[in-house]
Amino acid sequence: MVRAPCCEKMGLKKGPWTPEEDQILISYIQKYGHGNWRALPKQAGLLRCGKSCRLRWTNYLRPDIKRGNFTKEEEDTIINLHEMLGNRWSMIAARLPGRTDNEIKNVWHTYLKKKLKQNQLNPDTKTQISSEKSKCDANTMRQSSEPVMRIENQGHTPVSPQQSSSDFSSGGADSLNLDSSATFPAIDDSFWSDILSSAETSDVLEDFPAMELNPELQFLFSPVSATSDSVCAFGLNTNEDKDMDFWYNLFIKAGESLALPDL
DNA sequence: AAGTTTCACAACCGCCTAGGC
DNA sequence: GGCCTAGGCGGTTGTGAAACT
Repeated sequence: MVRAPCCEKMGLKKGPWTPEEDQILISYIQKYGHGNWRALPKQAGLLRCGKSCRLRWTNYLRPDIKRGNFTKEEEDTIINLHEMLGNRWSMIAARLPGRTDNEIKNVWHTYLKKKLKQNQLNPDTKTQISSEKSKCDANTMRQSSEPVMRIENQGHTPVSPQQSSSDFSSGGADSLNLDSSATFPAIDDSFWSDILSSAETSDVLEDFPAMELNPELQFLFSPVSATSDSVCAFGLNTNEDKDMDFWYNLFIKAGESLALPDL
């Protein structure tokens, strides 16, 4: 890929935005929208690159951005989601209306990480996090209005012929919401044996003739929820397309016979 | 009061992916 | 299928403010 010349070489400005520049950008977007970020600065009369304009707008100027300190609830939500999702700031931000991924990333690195560390060193102060964490427990999720079941593709690669990749990547945890009354089976030996025996009677193996039905591969398909004993969230620990396709289809087939919640 | 260190956060950088051609 | 671009993402840096010595 050919990298675009940097801003400085193009005679474009870098560094902090001035109030005047902000005003120009806001006015332009309010009037014309932001269909093409690359063309925007030229049309708006800004000596900035499109990327800089986009970041300034999405991280700072957007009207729906919530300014000010994070509430206790927001902090706890970030901690819980980070435990489940890792450094996927955009996915975390998607569940915190008005907060940007950049803001969440900053607050994590400057404050929450330390807070969490302190709590781990001092168990007496851990109660709040533990109690918040329990909100993500499988049993709670079963009754929650926002169940968190999802199939997560850590390799950001399409995993299913039936379902487009955008269903996984763009919506994140929100993309596969289920009926809140859905129930989830426990992940234990019988769960895996049921999955595998179900696969033997399905056509999944015909679609993936090169794939061995090896129970040891179940590590590729593991729970990433706050608790590890229930199928309320999955992570697929592989970047191999064939692995992901295989396990996705296997799960779908098994889901049919095991009456798992619809995906 | 002055110098130094730490903190917070805006902004940038480089990589990746989707989509158009 | 390959090339290219735009946009998105996470990691990192730069800088001003606050705290500390």
